[in-house]
Amino acid sequence: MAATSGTSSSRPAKRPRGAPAARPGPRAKRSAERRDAILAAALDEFAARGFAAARLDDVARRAKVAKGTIYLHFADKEALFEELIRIELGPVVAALEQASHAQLPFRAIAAQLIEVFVRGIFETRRKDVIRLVITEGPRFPKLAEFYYRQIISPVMGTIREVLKRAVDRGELANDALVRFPQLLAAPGIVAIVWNGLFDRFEPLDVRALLQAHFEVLLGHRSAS
Amino acid sequence: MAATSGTSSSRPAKRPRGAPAARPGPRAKRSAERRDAILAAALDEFAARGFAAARLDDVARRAKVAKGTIYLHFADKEALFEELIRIELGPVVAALEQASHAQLPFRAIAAQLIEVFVRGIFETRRKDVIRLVITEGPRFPKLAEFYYRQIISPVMGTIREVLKRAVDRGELANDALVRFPQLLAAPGIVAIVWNGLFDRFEPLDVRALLQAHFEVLLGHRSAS
Amino acid sequence: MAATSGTSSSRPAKRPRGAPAARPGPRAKRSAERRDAILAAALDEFAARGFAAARLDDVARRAKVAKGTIYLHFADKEALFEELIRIELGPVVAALEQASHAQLPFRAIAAQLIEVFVRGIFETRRKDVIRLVITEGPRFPKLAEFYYRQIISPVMGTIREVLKRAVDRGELANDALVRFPQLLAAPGIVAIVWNGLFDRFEPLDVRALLQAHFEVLLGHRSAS
Amino acid sequence: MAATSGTSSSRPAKRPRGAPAARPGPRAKRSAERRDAILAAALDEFAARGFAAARLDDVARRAKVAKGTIYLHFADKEALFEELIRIELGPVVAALEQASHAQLPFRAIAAQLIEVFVRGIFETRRKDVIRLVITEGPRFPKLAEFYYRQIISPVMGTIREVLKRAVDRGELANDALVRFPQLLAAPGIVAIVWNGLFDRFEPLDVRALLQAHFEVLLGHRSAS
DNA sequence: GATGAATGAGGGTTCATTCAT
DNA sequence: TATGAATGAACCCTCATTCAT
Repeated sequence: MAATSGTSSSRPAKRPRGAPAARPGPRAKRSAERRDAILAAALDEFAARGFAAARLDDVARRAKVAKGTIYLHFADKEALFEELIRIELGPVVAALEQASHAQLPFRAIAAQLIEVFVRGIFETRRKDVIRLVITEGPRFPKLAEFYYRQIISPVMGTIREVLKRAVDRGELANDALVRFPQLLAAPGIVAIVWNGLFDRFEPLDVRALLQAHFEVLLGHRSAS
Repeated sequence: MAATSGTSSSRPAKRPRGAPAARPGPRAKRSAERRDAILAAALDEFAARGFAAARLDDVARRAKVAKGTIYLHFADKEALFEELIRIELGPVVAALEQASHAQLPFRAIAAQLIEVFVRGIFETRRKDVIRLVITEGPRFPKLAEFYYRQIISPVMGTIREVLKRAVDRGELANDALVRFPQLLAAPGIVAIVWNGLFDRFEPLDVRALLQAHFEVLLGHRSAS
Repeated sequence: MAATSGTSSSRPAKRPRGAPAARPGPRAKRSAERRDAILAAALDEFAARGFAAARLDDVARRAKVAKGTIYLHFADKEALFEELIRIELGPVVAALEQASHAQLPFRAIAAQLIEVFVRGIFETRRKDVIRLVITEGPRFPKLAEFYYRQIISPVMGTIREVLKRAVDRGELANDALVRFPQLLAAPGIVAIVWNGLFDRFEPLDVRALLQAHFEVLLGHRSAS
Repeated sequence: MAATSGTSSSRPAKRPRGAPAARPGPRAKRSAERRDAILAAALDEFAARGFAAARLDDVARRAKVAKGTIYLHFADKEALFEELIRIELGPVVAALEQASHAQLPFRAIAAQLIEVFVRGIFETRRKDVIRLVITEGPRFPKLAEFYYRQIISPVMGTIREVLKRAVDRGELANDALVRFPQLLAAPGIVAIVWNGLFDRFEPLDVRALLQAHFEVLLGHRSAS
């Protein structure tokens, strides 16, 4: 649940007196736990109601912390929100890159991507984080920028490499995906959007969706 | 912009005396214009700030109308929002269905779908409406339901038919799309999402994206 | 319902052109009917919700008149309210005075007073008018003054006379009532108040209450 | 002014940890003081303008408290109003009952009742509270019910006993009062109503009024 | 550090009043 | 005259943020 430190940045810089950053005393540990609890609670509330409608009161209650405590860790509601996204999304990149780097046939990479997405994102609260980026991003330019530079851009670069290799090897007939790596990710995005809107009417089997997607990409012909 | 009547429903029923609806007097016409101005202004504000953060004060100002006037036409902020979606999205279905019904080779249908999407949605405020559905839908179950039943479900039905025919004719090698018509629409969704988040960093050529998409679907092999 | 003319005063003085006040043409008649309908509707609404919470919209709807029409007859909400009280209460005085003037034994007068109160007030909307004076009077000095001068004061004068005669004749043992005629009326007031507050818990038989009251005043001793 | 705790009920339950209620720390004390200030201010405003027309803004200003503070103590305007009545009226019952229980001759009880009413109600803000019940009660069924069950009903019971004893002892010639204890209280009600409406035109000597009332009840004959 | 009572600006909604038709 | 759509001031209530303890 919510990394303890990470790219932290909004905490009004501290470091008591002497002590060269020693490992956290019990005091600092409690504090970090609180911070994490707040982040976790915030994710729940933001995911459930959206940024504007979420109440810090509820976040505090859910985190079992006083309302004022939130302000000891985050400058304001907006900072809390942005920090939340930052922290939760760091690991995703790593995972995706790893899945892509392997020198495997594209089929195998596809299988790995599916796993990473389904297990590492869709069945996780990271799904909610991504939904929040989609949902609130337009109103948070800084957030969108962070997301683009830290995640979208590098991931797209990596994927492009992978796709290029696949095209070169003849595993992919068309270089459309190299020009538009978004096409590779599109079903994942759609799955998250669908999940938030229509799952009660018509549940979506994400894994099957992604598998179908790769079948198309790989030009499989279906058993007739 | 904004249909004048349409599926209208939230206006407190009128029409007291006899007279079989007559054509709108100048009074009713002004009223309808105001209503439309409010809807247009509301779309702008909701799109710019999101439902929760949008202020009816701003909507009124933008529509050049007093704040109270909004309440002559809509029960409350939420009704205004839902009505907005309803009215703006009605015509989309018609257009999409028409594009799909034609008994044309899949390539031609694809070309038409691209046109309808690019010209009829993406270069229109309907793009914003759809983004609003994506963004606010999770918090508006009624809205999501309306959207699913009135748009998603019928459109998916139609598309499925089209795809089935294409598979039968051998234009599509794989029936994955028949099972998951979402795959056909995914790039459109992604384009709208991307547009709202990352266009300032890396603009996306929607038409090209969709063309690339259909190339992949049709199994084209790129000139090497 | 609601006297047609009476002490009218708030109507922005009119009288078309020539015509020496002739008897009302059909035009003026319609107008007067509307005015009365408004007054009747206003009484209902004011009685049900109180002055502040009553909505002129509802008054108009109940009177089957447009909202603007109210302003053709009354300067504003307050004027409507005050006029209402004035008009409805005029006749009461007359009735009470008549009942008191008769040169009858006090017992008989008492019987008449009971009848006038029960039939002429309590079983009438005049009960609501009086309740309105009690409830809204403190916030309407002008109204209280009118009520005091036009009703309370003269009625108390008359009653005092009656009581004095009764004392002189030995029908009443004590002159307390002459000093405080309020004591004579108190049960009537209490009946109206009780009726508005507690009738659903414990209904009050007004006639019996008033009879009991006069028994006490007349010094009857109850059958043991 | 305004009891500090009492039947309090609208404050969102508190007291998280252990500690058996301890006596209020300075924090809780300030809070309770604020609450009382709000109640006192609210009484003033409600009494002056009526429930509907009173503005919480003014209540806050008068209580020297921020507007939001009101909502820390009361759920909404209505709750504030009802709580106000509840708290102010609790003690009245006790006083009245005590005055009635004593095994004294009716004359003496009457004298006590006069004192309790004049000193304990009429010269107090409780007079305003009772006027508010009379004034707003019809629009607040819950309030009227509370008032009936907690005050009217028990007080009437007690009084009935007292009166019955007086009749049995031959102090009262007529049992009318036993059947209608309202007759005993009527002049008190009338005094409050009169006070709110007509005191500027004709002040009323309450004590004298009540004394006259009891003279009549006791069948005194006035010195001729 | 932690708390949570207090603050007060802000925004949705109502409704008396106006006025063009 | 009558209408009722339009106006906009007013007011209740919420909630992010502060700060004394």
